[in-house]
Amino acid sequence: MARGSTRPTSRDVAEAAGVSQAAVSLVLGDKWRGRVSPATAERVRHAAQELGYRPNLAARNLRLGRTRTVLLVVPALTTEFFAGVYTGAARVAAQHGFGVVLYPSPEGIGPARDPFGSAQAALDGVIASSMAADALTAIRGDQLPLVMLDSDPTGSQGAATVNLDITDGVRQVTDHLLRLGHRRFLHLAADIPSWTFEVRAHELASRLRETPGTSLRVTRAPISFEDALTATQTALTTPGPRPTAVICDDDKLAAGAYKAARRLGLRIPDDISITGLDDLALARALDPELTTVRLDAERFGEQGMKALLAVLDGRTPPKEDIPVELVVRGSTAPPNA
Amino acid sequence: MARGSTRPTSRDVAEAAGVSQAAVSLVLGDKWRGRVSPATAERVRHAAQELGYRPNLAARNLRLGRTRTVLLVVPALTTEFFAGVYTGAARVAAQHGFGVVLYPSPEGIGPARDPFGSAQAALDGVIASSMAADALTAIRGDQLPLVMLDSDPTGSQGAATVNLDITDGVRQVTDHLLRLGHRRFLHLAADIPSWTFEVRAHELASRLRETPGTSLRVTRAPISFEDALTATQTALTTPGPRPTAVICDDDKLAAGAYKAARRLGLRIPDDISITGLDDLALARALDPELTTVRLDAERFGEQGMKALLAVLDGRTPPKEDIPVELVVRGSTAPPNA
DNA sequence: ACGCTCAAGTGTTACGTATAACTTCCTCCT
DNA sequence: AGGAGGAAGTTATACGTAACACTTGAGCGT
Repeated sequence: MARGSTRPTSRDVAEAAGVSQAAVSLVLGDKWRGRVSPATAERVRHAAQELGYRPNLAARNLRLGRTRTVLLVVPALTTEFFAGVYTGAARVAAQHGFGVVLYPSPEGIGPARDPFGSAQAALDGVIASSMAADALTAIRGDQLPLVMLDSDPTGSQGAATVNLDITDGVRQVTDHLLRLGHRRFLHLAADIPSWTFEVRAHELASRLRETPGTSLRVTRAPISFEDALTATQTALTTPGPRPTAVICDDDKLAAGAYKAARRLGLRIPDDISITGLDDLALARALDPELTTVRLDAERFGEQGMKALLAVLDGRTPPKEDIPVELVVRGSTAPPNA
Repeated sequence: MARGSTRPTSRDVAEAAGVSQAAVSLVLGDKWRGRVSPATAERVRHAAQELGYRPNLAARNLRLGRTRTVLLVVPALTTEFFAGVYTGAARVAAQHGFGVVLYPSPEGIGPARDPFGSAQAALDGVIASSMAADALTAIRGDQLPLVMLDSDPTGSQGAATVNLDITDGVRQVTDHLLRLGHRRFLHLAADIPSWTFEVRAHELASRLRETPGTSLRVTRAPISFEDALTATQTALTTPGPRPTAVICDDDKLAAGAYKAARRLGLRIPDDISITGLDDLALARALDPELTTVRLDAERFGEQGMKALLAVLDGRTPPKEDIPVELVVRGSTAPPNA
């Protein structure tokens, strides 16, 4: 090694290849056609290979004024859902020469604080999921292009939004249970201030209001087995006719509802039907397997990244909700007389 | 994007405050004591606030030759385990002014490819989990300080390693089942080439070899419910005396084993005991709750980051395995006659 | 033989920051 | 009175890269 300890720079490569630094930049930047002879280009590439040259990203980013890196802000990674979102986003990003940096919001779903202190990388844009207004304004303060996932399209202050068609998912679940004959429902709602959960509550309530002879109880719990268990147990033992179906805001809550039902001696689905939302792997680990709504997390991430790329290009991002699919399994059946 | 007004630089702040750019750098870098008057410092801070100044990370990184950012390479984020590792690592990092960037290896546990193309951020170091040799050498080729998680301490080519005391965990599980009276075991092993799983197989086998009158069957499956189910079903219906206990390499596999047992009409734990390893939330969602080994993911991440900080400081990283804890729940009981 | 074009490069600069080295003014000690 | 020394700054520079503007020489048509 000529330089010894420090990392080789493009100048070192230039010296080794007997050309100027500018030539190295042209060749390695793949903009050399018609500017450098093929033989010289090959010599440069060989020298770079030989020295183990890797461009200094900090210098490149400074020179270009962009990083080709975007931030994906997600709630705490306690389920595989956001892993799928990342996978989809990263795939699309890679096709366009972008990288994706993950920032799991420390406080779970809800307000996120200072994603930039934590991810020191300079960023070209942000994809943010289920975040509250304060984090949104913190990000907007930086003038960064922003795409919001599963957020109120009318309340995002002009930021592009990409949403799953949760409304349709709730409709499908509700219709499925109504068709089976259920009339008395319990909604086990996630106790988290986020638009995506408000949509669930709103759609379910209005759907049942339209259907005569139905009743709806609502209970709230943070997304954890224990909290879901106690909330469900309390709600099911409240005086009055017991609900025959529990509609849960997500699969994890549904797992808690399973335990509550078992503790009360209720059989699933004979005595009580339970539905989830997400279609996590967990849904098939439960016994009986959970009827739920499949969300295409990867496609969600893909659309989010595509929308951000559109914003970065000055184009108008496509605006269409991502379809979801009801998956009927063993946890739902007609109510027994 | 119409980036009409460019972001303010330290020079803009200097102009607004009526000082030189150097003074701004001193004040905002908190190195102004004895170099700038308190009144001027306040004026600079106010101007920065007013303009919404944020330092250009690319420029700072170039100037300083370091980024205070490290990469955490994890397998696909399909369980909350590595979320905990990240949380622990990020907490320690933040205390030292570092940020952590997450890189979920696209191919799951096993060889990872080119973490640097994806995370364009320039990096000061890497914490890598359960990776194969080729990715390791790719990283080492960049001469980056490296800490390996749960990897062979003797085979990491001098990289620091931080490990969970998996050997002790397996020993505790085995002893627990032996004490209950079990003698015929099935090991449901993860079909993934990783040191952490080799350790499990080795310790279990040698432990039982030491104990007369015991027998061990081994079956392998990728970490998914379906694969675990079919593998377990096959193994339990093989001719010969049926095992009375299934020791699984992790909780997810255990969930598959539950389904296999149920499909064969076996009751848990009366007809067959099952154990896991991880203590995921899933363990308490299963019915009956799973006896498993609790791994302290956050502490794991903390130790990993501490080790990396030690390497970056030129110190020798502490070398101690992180203790694990057997959690006995309802899935294990004495074998019935 | 002349100017023209084109291939194949090179010289130079700027991106925004942190800091070493320098300057200027003022106070205080002897 | 005459520096010594400190407070309060400023000036200048380098980090490594990409790209614009320029140079040089050869080929070529007329």
